Amino acid sequence: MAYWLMKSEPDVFSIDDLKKVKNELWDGVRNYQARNFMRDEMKPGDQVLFYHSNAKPSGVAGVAKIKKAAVVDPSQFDKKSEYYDPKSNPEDPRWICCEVTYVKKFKTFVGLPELKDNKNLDGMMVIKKGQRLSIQPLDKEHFEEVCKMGGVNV
DNA sequence: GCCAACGTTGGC
DNA sequence: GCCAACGTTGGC
Repeated sequence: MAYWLMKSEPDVFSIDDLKKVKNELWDGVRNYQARNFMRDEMKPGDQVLFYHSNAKPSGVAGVAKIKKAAVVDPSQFDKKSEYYDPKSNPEDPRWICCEVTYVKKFKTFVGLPELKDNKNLDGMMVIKKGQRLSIQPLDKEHFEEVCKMGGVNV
């Protein structure tokens, strides 16, 4: 079992939105590193910290899990989509995504400053300066520590 | 709104 | 293949 942190701007799609719809296709990711994680390393059942980025405040809002991994991203072939990629070949799709399922919203929102203050989270990717990757691998210990901070037992 | 960090593009 | 220019992310 692997652990991930996935970023979403809450103005666009928040943990509450995920709770409402239960499952969501994580399409529109146009970064090769993030794609490779979804294509090669994610497995159904993997656990996810749902991170609110570009938010007031930014931080971890809850827990989700992977429902399906390595799904061909349909938006790359949709001419009306803002994620349309004319250079992607349907015979060999360039962009791969995954589907996530709602698990739990944190009792206590865990803001970025609190993540940075917690010595047990040293080395966690999201607290490093300039870390823009929207899908990040996570240590089990870090996942569990953040859940504890959020008041949730997983 | 600013700007640092970093990914991508394209000229050469 | 290098690297400058440009675009985007995301914290503040």
